[in-house]
Amino acid sequence: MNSLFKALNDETRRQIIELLKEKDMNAGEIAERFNISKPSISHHLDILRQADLVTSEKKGQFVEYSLNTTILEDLLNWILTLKDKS
Amino acid sequence: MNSLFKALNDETRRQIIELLKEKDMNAGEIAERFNISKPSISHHLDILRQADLVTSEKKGQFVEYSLNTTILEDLLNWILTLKDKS
DNA sequence: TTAATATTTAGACATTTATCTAAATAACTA
DNA sequence: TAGTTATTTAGATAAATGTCTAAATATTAA
Repeated sequence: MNSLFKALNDETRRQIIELLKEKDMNAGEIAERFNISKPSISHHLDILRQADLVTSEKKGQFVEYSLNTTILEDLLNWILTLKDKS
Repeated sequence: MNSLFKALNDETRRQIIELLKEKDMNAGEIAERFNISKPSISHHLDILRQADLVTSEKKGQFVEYSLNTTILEDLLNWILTLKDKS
């Protein structure tokens, strides 16, 4: 859970997640949406990948990123048990 | 959401939340459970309070902390919309 | 093969964060 | 009132983080 919370604890990374919610995008397309250098975006994508929140696939010159929501299941359950005040 | 994600992005604070899930506790009782100084725990509690994840009430000499799960509703919904791939 | 494009890696730097000790504040108790 | 206990505030420090530029790597195209 540690890498997941870490990944979510950044506004830029959350926005990347929202973008990928709509459609898969390559690194350059993602970077275009932000006033942040490409290396920085690449670093954010790496942190999202470490948390398994995104997957990446090389397609020729490009690297396409996709959102992986299955990992959010754990978080969802954690929150639900808190709300249960079990 | 920023202060919420920030508050959750720390193992000690998540453990404090789990403790408070069971029952309300004062600052000293919480601090006893960790190998961390009282000022540090006080600081963690402050961050949790800023995120509105806990509330505090002075009871005589003591300050009692309670978990506030209503704030998790937003997080829950955010996660659910991601999973919807809307 | 050479040049252009896409992405990541490396290294530097400023800011934030988690921690500590010492001191301050507040509230009981003798 | 003085002393004790509970908690927070202040200030310091080491480590982590987000950002940048420059360079490296990989792929496509001429």
